[in-house]
Amino acid sequence: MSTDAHILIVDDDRDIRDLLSRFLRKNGYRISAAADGNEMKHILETARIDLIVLDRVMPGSDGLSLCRELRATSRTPVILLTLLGGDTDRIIGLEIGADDYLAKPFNPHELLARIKSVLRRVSDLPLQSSLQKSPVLSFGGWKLDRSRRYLESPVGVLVSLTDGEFDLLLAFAERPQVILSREQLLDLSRGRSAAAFDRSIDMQITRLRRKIEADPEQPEIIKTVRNKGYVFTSEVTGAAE
Amino acid sequence: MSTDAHILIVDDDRDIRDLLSRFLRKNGYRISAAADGNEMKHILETARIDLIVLDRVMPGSDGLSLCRELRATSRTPVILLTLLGGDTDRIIGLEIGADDYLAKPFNPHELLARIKSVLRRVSDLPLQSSLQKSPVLSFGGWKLDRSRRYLESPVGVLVSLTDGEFDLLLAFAERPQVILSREQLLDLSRGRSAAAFDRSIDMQITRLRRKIEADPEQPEIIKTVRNKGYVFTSEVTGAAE
DNA sequence: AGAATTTTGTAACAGCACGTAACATTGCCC
DNA sequence: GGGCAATGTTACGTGCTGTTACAAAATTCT
Repeated sequence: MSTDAHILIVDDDRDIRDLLSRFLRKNGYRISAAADGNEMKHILETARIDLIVLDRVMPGSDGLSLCRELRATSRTPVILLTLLGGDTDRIIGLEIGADDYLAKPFNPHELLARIKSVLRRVSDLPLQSSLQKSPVLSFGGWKLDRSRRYLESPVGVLVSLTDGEFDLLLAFAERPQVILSREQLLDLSRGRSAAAFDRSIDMQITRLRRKIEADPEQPEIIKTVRNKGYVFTSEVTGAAE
Repeated sequence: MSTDAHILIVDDDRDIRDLLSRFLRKNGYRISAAADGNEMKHILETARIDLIVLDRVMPGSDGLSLCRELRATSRTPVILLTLLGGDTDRIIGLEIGADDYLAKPFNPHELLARIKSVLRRVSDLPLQSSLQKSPVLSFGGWKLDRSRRYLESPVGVLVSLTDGEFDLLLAFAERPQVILSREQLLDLSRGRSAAAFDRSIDMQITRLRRKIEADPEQPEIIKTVRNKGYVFTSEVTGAAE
């Protein structure tokens, strides 16, 4: 799990450091904190850090420059915290190479979500390697053509999938037997992270099941795993034919 | 890299000119500066400028008119600096044809981000180098003659394209398999940047598809990528025959 | 077991992106 | 100036996606 990752918080404000440290520790992360660029560098030299949460404004060294420096030397992911929520800042942040960006004041849960998302993006999800390059994936008679982006049913009829349905199905078919959370699916199929009460994946699953399951009420291919997400249970081969 | 681009700063305030010059030089750009419209024109005639940072208010010649003039003669991108941050200004700025817009006072880093963004939009577009000089581009039987500006169909009929259609098709054919946003296409084919609710590219695509797609409702050559833009999906060769 | 709570399925609706017809505008030629 | 061709704008239809609300199912609590 991504829990167990080591996060470094860099902020000159002691209260924020403490608050975030406690909050993130409670959520299963190992935490270090630094008050400025020097401390940060010191910690980076002595510990293996998986992600850095960096305040943009700090007396002495500015978060942006630190971030730029970091980017030059390592590829440890960075989430930048900044005061104003202007678009401009976002642009700058991402320009500089931050992996994500959060405007203060923010909800700690939001930070948590971003952290998860960034770590997930970085560490990447298992992908059955034999399926990596084959242009056509087959499962239970179905054929999913990656390059042409269509799905052929067992009896040879082309089933029209919307882009979103196709992307979701592909995310599954590339990772058979792996339980994928809604968050992971959102990330894989839409490239975004979940908002609160986000049910979009549920809906997309429903729609997909209507097209590929013999009985959408008793799904055989994409099964629900309560409290976890969904699994693609068919065996998948990269066979061309 | 876009670093190494040559930027012209036009502002009547010496301090600002110097500040920006130093700052941008430090970030790897070649800089020229002008105090008014005349100096600007002089420099434009003697050097190859990649981007202009233009102050809106200047004694003598107003930045807006200068910008409008510029647009009439060249497609060098312009970032406009203005005092008030009103929406109105933004709209005016972009209508006039500025590529971006920044309200004073601004953070130099912000300007840097905009500059990078504009330059990227304009020049960083991948262009399949082998196609760069060949006078005739071939794809799926079609032949696009760059120098004579005509298109020949697979059966050898000349298809008459308007200038705009030709420019758009060329922008695509030089970058096969690359997803191009409407903004990029506008820039590549018309040399201007998008206004709000700009659908002109959509229309031009529709018109182009009518001329080159077998079935304009099921386009095979120029495909739509939802939320992103369009892609030219045919393979392109620079071969003459 | 039955009640309360959580989680999932899904209908209904809202919003946006895209295609495109029809109209407006622009620039050009006679 | 009037007519024309090219291009841009507006308006509307369509399809896809996400949100909300509620029903159904699974789980936990008593």
